[in-house]
Amino acid sequence: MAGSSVSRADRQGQILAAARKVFAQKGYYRAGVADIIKESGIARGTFYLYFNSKRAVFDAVLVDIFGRILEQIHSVRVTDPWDENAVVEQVRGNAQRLAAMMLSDPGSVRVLFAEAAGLDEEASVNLVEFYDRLGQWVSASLEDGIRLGIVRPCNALVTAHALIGSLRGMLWAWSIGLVPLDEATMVQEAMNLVQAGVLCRPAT
Amino acid sequence: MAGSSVSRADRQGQILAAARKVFAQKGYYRAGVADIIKESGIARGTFYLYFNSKRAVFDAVLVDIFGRILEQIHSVRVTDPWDENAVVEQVRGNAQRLAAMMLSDPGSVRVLFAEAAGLDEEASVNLVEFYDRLGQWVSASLEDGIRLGIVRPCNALVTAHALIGSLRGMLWAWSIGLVPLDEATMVQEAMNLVQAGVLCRPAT
Amino acid sequence: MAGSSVSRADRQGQILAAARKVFAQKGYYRAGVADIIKESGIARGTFYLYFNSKRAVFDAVLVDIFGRILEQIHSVRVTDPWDENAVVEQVRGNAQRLAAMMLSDPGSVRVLFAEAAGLDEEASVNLVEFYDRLGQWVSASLEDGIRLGIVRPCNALVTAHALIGSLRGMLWAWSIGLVPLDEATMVQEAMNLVQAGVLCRPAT
Amino acid sequence: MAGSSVSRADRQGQILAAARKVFAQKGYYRAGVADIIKESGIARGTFYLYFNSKRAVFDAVLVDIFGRILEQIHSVRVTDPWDENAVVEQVRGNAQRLAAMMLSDPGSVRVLFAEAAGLDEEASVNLVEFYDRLGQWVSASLEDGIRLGIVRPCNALVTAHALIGSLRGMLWAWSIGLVPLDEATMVQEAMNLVQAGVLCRPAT
DNA sequence: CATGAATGAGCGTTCATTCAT
DNA sequence: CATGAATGAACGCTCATTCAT
Repeated sequence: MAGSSVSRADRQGQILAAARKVFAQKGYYRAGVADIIKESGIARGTFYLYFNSKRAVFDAVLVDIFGRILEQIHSVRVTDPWDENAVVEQVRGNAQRLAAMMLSDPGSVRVLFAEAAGLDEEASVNLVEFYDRLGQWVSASLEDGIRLGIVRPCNALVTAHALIGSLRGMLWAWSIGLVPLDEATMVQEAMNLVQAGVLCRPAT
Repeated sequence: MAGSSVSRADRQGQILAAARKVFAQKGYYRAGVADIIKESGIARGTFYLYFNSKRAVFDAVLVDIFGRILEQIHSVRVTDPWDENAVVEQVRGNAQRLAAMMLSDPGSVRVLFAEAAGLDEEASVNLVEFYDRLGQWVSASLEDGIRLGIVRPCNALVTAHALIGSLRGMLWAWSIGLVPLDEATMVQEAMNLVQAGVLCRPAT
Repeated sequence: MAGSSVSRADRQGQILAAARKVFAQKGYYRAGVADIIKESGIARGTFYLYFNSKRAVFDAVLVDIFGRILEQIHSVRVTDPWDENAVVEQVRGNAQRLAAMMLSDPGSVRVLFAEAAGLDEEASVNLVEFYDRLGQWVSASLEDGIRLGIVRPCNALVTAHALIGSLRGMLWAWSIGLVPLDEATMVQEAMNLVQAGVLCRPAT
Repeated sequence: MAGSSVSRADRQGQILAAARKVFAQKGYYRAGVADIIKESGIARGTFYLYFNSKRAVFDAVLVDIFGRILEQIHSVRVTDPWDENAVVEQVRGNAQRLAAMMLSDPGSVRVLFAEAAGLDEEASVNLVEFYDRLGQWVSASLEDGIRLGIVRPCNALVTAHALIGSLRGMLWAWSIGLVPLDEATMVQEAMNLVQAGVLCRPAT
């Protein structure tokens, strides 16, 4: 009814938030529906009013996280006589938004990097699709850059997954406490890697 | 000893091999003790004679993989007036051995990257420890390099995890079929990233 | 009353009709209140305004079917010097009306023969009562017949249930598709059984 | 092992017996696996060591009952110049064995007549198959009899189900307490029905 | 040492019923 | 009267672990 105190979407959101927290803490398999409903403060049956199954909530959690990530990534626009600084700044902007989002939401990081794996092949389809899309997008961007002479020639798809992996590496290490990390540091080190690799320039 | 037809260590190894195979195929949670004993050809009770629990075998599998990985990584030795080519070649050697091992053992890759996560905090202690050790080692190497002027100044620990992550990114994408990968490509792209990052040299 | 657009009895009837359909299709246990309200086009809560429980509707469905069956069965009236043809014709009339009703309403047959069973003792009280009443009535009729010399002496109650069972047997086999059946055939075979049994008359 | 105190078959039998009792008391749907294991005195998991599912035990119970029933029914052998008494005696033998078995095992009767129905179409396949087989067999016997002039011409299949139904009617009424029944009475009334129907001979 | 039958806590899911609106 | 979101006991089933042989 119009006068119900809690709307359907709100309840869904409430359960989703509880699920995100529980999955982040325990992972998909160790988390039980019991944990989610306890965290939500709802009854067992109510859960199934809003989600068809445990996997359905998990998928919803993943999709939600994916969406928020993809929102942070903007295409890099290049002027005709291209300006290195402008390009670098746009890439830095992507890194900055991603870092800000991730570092402020450790739960999502844990779900995304630690928990989504290990499901049966069919169940992790969402995850694989996400990384496929992301990899394709980064790869296409790299190829544009190569064509324009901004990016050095390379195997774009492999390099794309290496770059994505380097971000994952930093965030994952941070999420399990191996490394302290703040937005500025993450952005700076990522940009350094992108711009210069690790080694010093050879003298010549 | 004392005339037993199969030594204790051999039986352990037999079970370990079966477990590695099973965990690689199904992941920790979807794999059952039933699968492992079927693959081993031993009885249920026998399994518990050699391992205290399902988690114990999994830990042993992880430790085994970790050991084989760490064997591939050699410290970089630097001559006094240091020779860039010598350094790069030693790093390339590490990358090459790692790539060869990983690409020839997709099972270990799956266990390592996809299945080790999602365990309870205490259970994943091995995994965390491994990445911690690996991160520390890479970080220390970077710091040595910085001191010698080989490596550009950076936050060594964060950069270490970024580098490790970039390798994981390539291997993971390969292991789930998002990207074709061979040893030469992986080594080349990894080295390029290390040496030059992604962007072209600025014109100066 | 008082201007309500739909009377209480009508609503009850509407739900009852829906329930009959649903129970016929799915049986008592596999049918859910959800099915009944969907078929009725009413809300969940409304259902409980007209029936106290799922069992209550089922009982009502049974009572309704019982009533329609009992309506078809007329007492056999016997003239003083009794006329065999008249008696047989009246029995045949009962059989005919029953057959016509049953064969035109397979849903009721399913509910009656297949679904009513398996309930707890207390729940099936209606069913037992019905068969008790029916058995008593047939038995009393047989005893009248015996007294008049129309019916051969026998254990009337046992024979009554055997006769009822023979009709149930035909209808049940038909309802699950084991046998094709039309009104004429059913009546004829039932009457033959009543009049002559199965075997040929001995020669003498 | 050879020395286990309880053989696999015995355990199966123990569970089967418990299940038969529970299904007889409560019916398929109201009976729970919990009831069966309580009656068996075994643990939950043990049940699933011997039967794959609740339905599997139920099917096994049905098959067991069917087998014991079919054992009681012998084909009627007819001599060339046929002897009415010999035929009747053989039919009576079948009736007697059936009656003895059924009346000594009320649980089976309840399962068979009251509980087997109401399952989903596919689940009751066993039951339908059984009645189909039984009907076919009786029908074929009737047709043999008709050819030989022993049985009066009739729709054999319909009559077969009517005869089976008459036995079911007596037994069902007995099993729920509507009628007292002993072996002699049941056999006598069944034979009377078969031999002479219900009505007295017309005067002619 | 080796075995495998037995265990039971725990899982994800269903559904008849209630009650605040 | 009518609604439908909320409830929670109960269900069938799994599986890591134990222990008598």
